[in-house]
Order: sequence, then structure tokens, then C-alpha cells
Amino acid sequence: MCGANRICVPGLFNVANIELDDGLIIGRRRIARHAILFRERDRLGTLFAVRFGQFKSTKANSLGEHSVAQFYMAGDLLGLDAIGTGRHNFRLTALENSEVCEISYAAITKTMATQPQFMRDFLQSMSTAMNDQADHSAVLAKASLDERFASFLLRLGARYERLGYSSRSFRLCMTRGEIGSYLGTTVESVSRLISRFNAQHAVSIMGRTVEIHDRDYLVSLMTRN
Amino acid sequence: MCGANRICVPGLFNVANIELDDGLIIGRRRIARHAILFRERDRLGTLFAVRFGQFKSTKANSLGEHSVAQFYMAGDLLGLDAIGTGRHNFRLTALENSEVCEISYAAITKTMATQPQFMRDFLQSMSTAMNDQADHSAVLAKASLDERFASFLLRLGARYERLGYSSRSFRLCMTRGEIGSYLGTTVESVSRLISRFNAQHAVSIMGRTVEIHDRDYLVSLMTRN
DNA sequence: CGGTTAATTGAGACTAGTCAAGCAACGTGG
DNA sequence: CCACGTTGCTTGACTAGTCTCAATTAACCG
Repeated sequence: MCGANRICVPGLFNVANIELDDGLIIGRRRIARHAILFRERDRLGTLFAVRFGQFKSTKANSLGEHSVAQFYMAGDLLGLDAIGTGRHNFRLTALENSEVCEISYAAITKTMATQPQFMRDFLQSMSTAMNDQADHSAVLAKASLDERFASFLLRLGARYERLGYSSRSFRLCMTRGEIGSYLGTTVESVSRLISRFNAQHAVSIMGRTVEIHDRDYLVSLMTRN
Repeated sequence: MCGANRICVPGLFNVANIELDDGLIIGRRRIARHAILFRERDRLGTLFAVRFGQFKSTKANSLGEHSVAQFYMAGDLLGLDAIGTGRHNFRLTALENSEVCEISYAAITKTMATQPQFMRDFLQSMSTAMNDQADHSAVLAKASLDERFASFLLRLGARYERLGYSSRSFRLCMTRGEIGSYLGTTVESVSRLISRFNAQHAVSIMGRTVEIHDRDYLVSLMTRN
């Protein structure tokens, strides 16, 4: 049991009237920074919902290098990719000390059958995850690095805001290298990007600390060109 | 009613034992080349399954230009992106004269509640669609155009093979511009790419006709570098 | 405190975008 | 049936943005 479900899995359980004894929530689990929650090809046992902390999903390209597919934070569901084949397609690594809820996938399908609202919520979660992926593709297809990085910052801010934090002032959990991998570029380019954005007083990023000063400028980067 | 369901929606109905009078299949619909099946912001009425023909999903970036998010062919489900919000996020355009099945989303959720196997199949379809998106992101994040184009050709071949056609000899339904948009580059670059691949005798692409001669070469492009 | 990982910055090479011109295929209407 | 306009495709020349390689500095951890 996991205590207050609403807090546990905000994205999924916020509307549904969940019976606490459905066997949905198996338990909590702490994941230390840099520890791996599951690996590619692992059997799908349980899904996970992030309680706090952050994760990255990575996939090895044809050579052995892992590139970042997505970042996850509180409220996000992890493991949906494995529903298709029964095995995970990504590796999930904690970016900081984190905690997740384990959710039985079998119990989810059972609950969906009996509780229409829960089914709606769950399908919505999956659809939203799909759209997030699609948005990421759209960003990657954009030509310039400036656009990509601007949209990265704005989207990250928006996600913090949804969790009740400031959208213009936050800390990065990921390295420059991870940002670069996520945006389809290199560490060096990210570093230069940051220097340039700093110099233009659009933001001030020092280490992992981000302050967005000129939001409109970032938005305008994505519209023009 | 839609006749033999198995043929109608191979990806979704191949396992499930569907009652024909479930009200799932509303009907067929012909979509002429270049016609639009649904637009972004349209209300989600029905999902669609491609019977034959091909489609592209596009989304306008912050300026008005549409870029290609995905290509679809027989057996693919269209409209899953709208489940989250109730409204479509993409525009779906037929690349050639095509036919789709209309499937009631309300009937889908109802059928899922009563038929466990159908629920599994549908969730798998969604998960697979997610993974396809993720794979596309991975391709876009790759550095070189050569890799992207090679993986585009190989993946397209694999999809034709799954439908019972040759994986190394097929026709493109899309323009160079659409390929470029899908791969995050320009018409001109795609054209040059094709010329170069032709010159290296890896493929012979003339107009819309593709012959893959040296599959291993294409694979090696993706592995090294 | 020393060793490791992360981040920054510079210089040169090269990929891929832009602009421009020309060709080919196609369909329409005179 | 042909002239014409439209659209799709190819190729060239030039340029700009990004990657690679390399060296240095900063932050982190045992």
C-alpha cells in the first residue's frame, strides 16, 4: 500500500475513485541517483509512477552508446513502452535520489475493466505520453540548435509549473551531455549555447541553476526562422 | 459493418474474437489522394484503421509550415493521439487513394471492458505506436543524414515485408520534400543523398521506385560512426 | 588532497542549409 | 493534340552552423 494515492500518482489517479484494496499499488521503492530502475529487454513486471525525483530513459543505438529519449519527473508513468511486447525497450536511470510507486500491470487491466473512469484516465496517460514523444520528434526535426534548446527550457519550465514550482527558476537534474544527447547534439554545443544565451541576457544558467529572464525571446526563437 | 474484420484491421483484431455486432466498426471510407482525413483540433469522433493506401500525419510548427511526423500504411491505427485531450493534434492526409475503417472509440472502450483479450490488443497497439514514435526520435537525434536516410529505407522495407511485400523493392508514396521533412532536412539534401547512394550502388532509386541492392551497407552506415 | 567526472573555450574541418537555375512529369484547358 | 502552368526533382556554388579534436578549468567524491 502506498498511502494517499492521489499524491502517489497525480497524473493517473487524480480523477478516478480508486479502491485502495484493488491491489494496484504494490509498494514504494527508493532509487538512488544513477541507479537503474529497469533495463532494456527486462520483462514487464510492474509499471512505475514517479513520486519524487527525476529519471531519464535511454536506448543504445546500433553501437553501444546510450542516447537520451526522454526525461521524467513526479507524476510521470514509467514502463508504458513495454506493454506492446512485454519487454522494456528503454533503460531507466535515476538522475537524482528518487522514489517510485510500483503498480501492478495486471491489476491495472483488471481495474480498467470494472471502472470506466479509470480506463479513460489510463488511456489518456498513454495518449499524452505518445504526444510528448511526438513533440520531441518535432523539436528534433527543427533545424537550429537555438530553437531546440529554447523549446527544451520552456517545456522544462512548464513541467515544473505543473508541479507547483516556478517555470522560470529551477535546477537542472541532468548533465550537459544528457541535454545534448536529448537534443541530438554534443556537450560542447550545449555549453556554447548556454554561454550565448547568457550573454544575451535571455537566461542566466550557472552550473545547474536556471533563471529564465526573457521568456518572450525564447518563444520568438521558435517562431521566426 | 465492414466485412471480414481480420482483414480490416490486422494490427488490432488479429487475435481478439470480436463480436461482429459490437458496433465497433462503423463503416468504410474512401479517401482520395491529398484529401484530409482529419485536421488538428478536430474533435475525436472515431478512430480509423488503414485498409489500403498510405497516409502522413503532419503538424504545423510555430510558423505555419507543416512538417511530417509519421507515415502510415495498411493495418495502422489513426487518431490515437486524440485520446488524451479529445481533440486531434495532427492533420492526416492521404498520400494516395486509400480506404479506412471507421471505428467507434466509445465502442472500443466498451468492448475493452468486457473482452480482456481485446483490451490487451488495443493497449499493445498504443504501446507499439509509442515505440514507433520513440524510434523516430532516435533516428532524428542521430547525427548524419546518411544514417537517417539509411534507417528510413530499411524501416520502410521492413514495414512492406510485414504486409507481405518485398522489403527491398517497393515504391515510395511520398515526395522528396515529405521525406526531407520527416527526416528533419531539406528536399535538396534528400535528392543529393539519393544520388550518392545510387552512385555507390547501395540502392537504385529512380523517381518513386526503390531497389535496395546492398542492405548490409545501409546497416553498416547506422552502426559505424 | 588527489583523482575523476563535468563544463568551458578555441581552432579547424566539414556537413548540410540556402539560393538559384534548369529539367522532367503531369494535368488542364484552349 | 499541343501549349502552358504547376509541381516535383536534380544539380551547382556558396555560406553558415555544428562537429571534432584538444586543452584548460571547475566541481565533485572518496
